[in-house]
Amino acid sequence: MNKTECPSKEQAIYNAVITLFKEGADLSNLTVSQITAKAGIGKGTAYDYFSDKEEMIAKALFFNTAAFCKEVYLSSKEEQGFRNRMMRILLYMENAVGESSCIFRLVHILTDNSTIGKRLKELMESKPADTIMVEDVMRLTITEEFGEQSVSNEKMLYLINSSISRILCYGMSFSNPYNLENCRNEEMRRLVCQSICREAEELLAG
Amino acid sequence: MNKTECPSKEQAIYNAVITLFKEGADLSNLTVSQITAKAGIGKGTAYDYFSDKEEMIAKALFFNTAAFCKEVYLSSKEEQGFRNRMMRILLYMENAVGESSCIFRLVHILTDNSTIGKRLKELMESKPADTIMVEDVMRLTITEEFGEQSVSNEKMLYLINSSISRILCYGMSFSNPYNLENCRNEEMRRLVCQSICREAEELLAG
Amino acid sequence: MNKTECPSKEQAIYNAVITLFKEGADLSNLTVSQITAKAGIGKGTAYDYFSDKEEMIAKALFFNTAAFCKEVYLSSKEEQGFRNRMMRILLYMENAVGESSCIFRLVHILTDNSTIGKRLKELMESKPADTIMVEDVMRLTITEEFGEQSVSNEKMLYLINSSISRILCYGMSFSNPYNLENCRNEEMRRLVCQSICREAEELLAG
Amino acid sequence: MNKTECPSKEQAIYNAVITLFKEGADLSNLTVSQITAKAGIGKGTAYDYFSDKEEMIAKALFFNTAAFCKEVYLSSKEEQGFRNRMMRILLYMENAVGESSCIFRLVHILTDNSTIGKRLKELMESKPADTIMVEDVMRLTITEEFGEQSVSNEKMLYLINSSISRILCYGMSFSNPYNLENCRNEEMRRLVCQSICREAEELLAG
DNA sequence: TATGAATGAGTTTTCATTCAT
DNA sequence: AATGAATGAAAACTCATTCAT
Repeated sequence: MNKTECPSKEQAIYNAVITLFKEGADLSNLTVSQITAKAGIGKGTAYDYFSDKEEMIAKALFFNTAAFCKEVYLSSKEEQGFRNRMMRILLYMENAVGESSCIFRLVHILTDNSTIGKRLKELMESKPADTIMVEDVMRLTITEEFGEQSVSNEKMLYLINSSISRILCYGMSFSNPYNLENCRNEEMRRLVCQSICREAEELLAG
Repeated sequence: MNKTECPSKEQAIYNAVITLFKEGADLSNLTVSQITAKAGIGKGTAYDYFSDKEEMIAKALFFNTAAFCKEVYLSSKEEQGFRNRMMRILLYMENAVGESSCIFRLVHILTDNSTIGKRLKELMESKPADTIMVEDVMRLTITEEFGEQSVSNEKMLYLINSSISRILCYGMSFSNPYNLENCRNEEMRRLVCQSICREAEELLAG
Repeated sequence: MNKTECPSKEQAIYNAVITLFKEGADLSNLTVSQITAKAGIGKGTAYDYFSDKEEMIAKALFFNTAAFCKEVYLSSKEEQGFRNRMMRILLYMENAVGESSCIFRLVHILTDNSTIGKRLKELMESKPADTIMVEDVMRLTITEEFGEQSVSNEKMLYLINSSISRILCYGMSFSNPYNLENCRNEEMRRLVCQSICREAEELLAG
Repeated sequence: MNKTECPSKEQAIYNAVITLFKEGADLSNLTVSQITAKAGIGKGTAYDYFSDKEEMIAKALFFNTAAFCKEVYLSSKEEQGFRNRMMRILLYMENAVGESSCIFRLVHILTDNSTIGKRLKELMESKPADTIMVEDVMRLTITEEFGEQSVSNEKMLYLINSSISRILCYGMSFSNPYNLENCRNEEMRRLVCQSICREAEELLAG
């Protein structure tokens, strides 16, 4: 009876894309052969479930990110207070970046003019209300902790983007040609957390 | 004055790549035909100057970014004091993001496992000492204004990455599927500037 | 009354092919999916009754044409005299051509070197004696009206082909790139009828 | 200096298609690999000259037919009088049918709803004024021999189509499942010629 | 018996790269 | 030195056919 939560072939494609990505593949040069081989299904089968290669990759990123974000959000609710919840979120996201998470990649693809990016935008624009994406995690946490009326739309969006930008900042450090080997991750993480939390408290509680 | 190190054919390729990018092309799907057509040279000629397509694109991004960064750096020196210089830098970079600057794209490509990204990393690792890249702008500005010994390596790197993350934050707002239409850019910009400058002053002057 | 020789599934396939053809499909690019979807049966079921796709299409054309020819022949017998019977036949065939009849298509496929054409030839060569095809309609009508010995084999074949060529002639006018808009169908039809009947009477009655 | 009349690669493709057809290939199932292999050029080269496979085949048929028709027309001018010219034309066309000429095939493809057919129609609709196709041979011969005002548009079109239908009639006899082995071609040819010439004379000179 | 999900061989098409001119 | 015609390897995608259910 576990077929209901694992529609088999679609999920196999998603898993294959995510696995290939984590193995270091360049998503914009992935081939259908690679994907279906990794998924363990025939090439033609993929086309029974997706209209083209871009849809396979875009949906894989979308659903993988959505699943991760839901997990992060639910986890954050176990904590009390905004600062603690934010800490939990940041730690979760940092770990994800560390393992080449799709969240990081998704943001990139959304901005690179690629076909995959266009497909992703379509998916995000038509996503169901109960799907939680990166921005929703921040938005929900903020409104749950500070109340819905406590902040202007502009400040809210600034906070959301500012928080997400810290994740990118951290992720960048792995590919930065200026080596960061002397920079302990803990110190970096402490500074990022400190900065984002204070900013949120000032803008929202003040 | 031996500009022969950078003859016109190479430069034509660089300009073509940058132009195509600003016209909305997906850099990872650019073709050699597109590049040489835009550059106004023969396809074969490109191979007299570059070993392959990836080198054309990687070098175009590298030199375009280096030129822009030098300009930003020199411009920032016209200002007095860290805060004023940083303001000048941020304004410059924000403008660049607004025009789909390669700086923004370069950061993405460095993290997408692509062949172009690998080439870019090689270029950055072996770059001449007098080439100023994104990080160098921040590093030089900080050391010139606060003195070389005034800050730990960790804090320095944190500041560099943190500053660059603000650029990404601003850029993200253009492609964010959650509409930012109600969020005025000025307000966003003010918050970004305020945040980065205060952070720098606290860490370095304090 | 054992209609089991032609069970409903086979007939469904035949009807599907004919319907698709009348809807404007290119018979040599029809897919099994299209056929079985239109027939309302499963794809695998089709292979319980036919050995391959070509057989489905060839048999559909064959039986459809045979049914039509039988109808035409029986109808012509209601008339008295060769000229009247021929008129009836021509009118019938012209109508059929107007609705994209398979008779027209059948002639094409027989001459295009396609696999479907090869199958059709096999079917026609081994057809049961009581199956009436295009040529039989003419042959029977001629012998019934003029008597069996009244005409040489060559003249008979000439008349058969000549008659059929009028149908093609009329059909061609629909797809002729040289516009026929000024040419009224009635005038064309009158000329065709006149010509074929006089020719037959001259050769056979004379 | 003979490069001007043989633009090499395009012509090689045309020749390959025609050769394959004469060798018995089904034009609607021809592959690009077959065509380029027969043409002795690389597969990619074909796409430098044609936008897709259908264009290759449609243009091959079009230009082959145009060349043949020009030849037929010029040859017919060597004869004196309508009947003699028509005889020459019929003989030419019959020979062409005998060698599986594209003329025969072209008429078929124009009526089979295929993509190749659609392309052919486009080519014929936009053909240059000096290109002589099948219909033009008949039209020119008739007007040159009888004068332009001597016949209504309807009668002209009837004559053109009627004549062409005889060619099809003759061609059909090769694939007719009712064997024509007892029917001498000469007798058939005589009857066809007789019929078409008398019809033309009656309608035009009368 | 009937099905349609799964397959992979076979097709079209693209494009980085070469090389004769 | 410069070119762009030619190439063919590699990719996306299709669809006839099979077979487990």
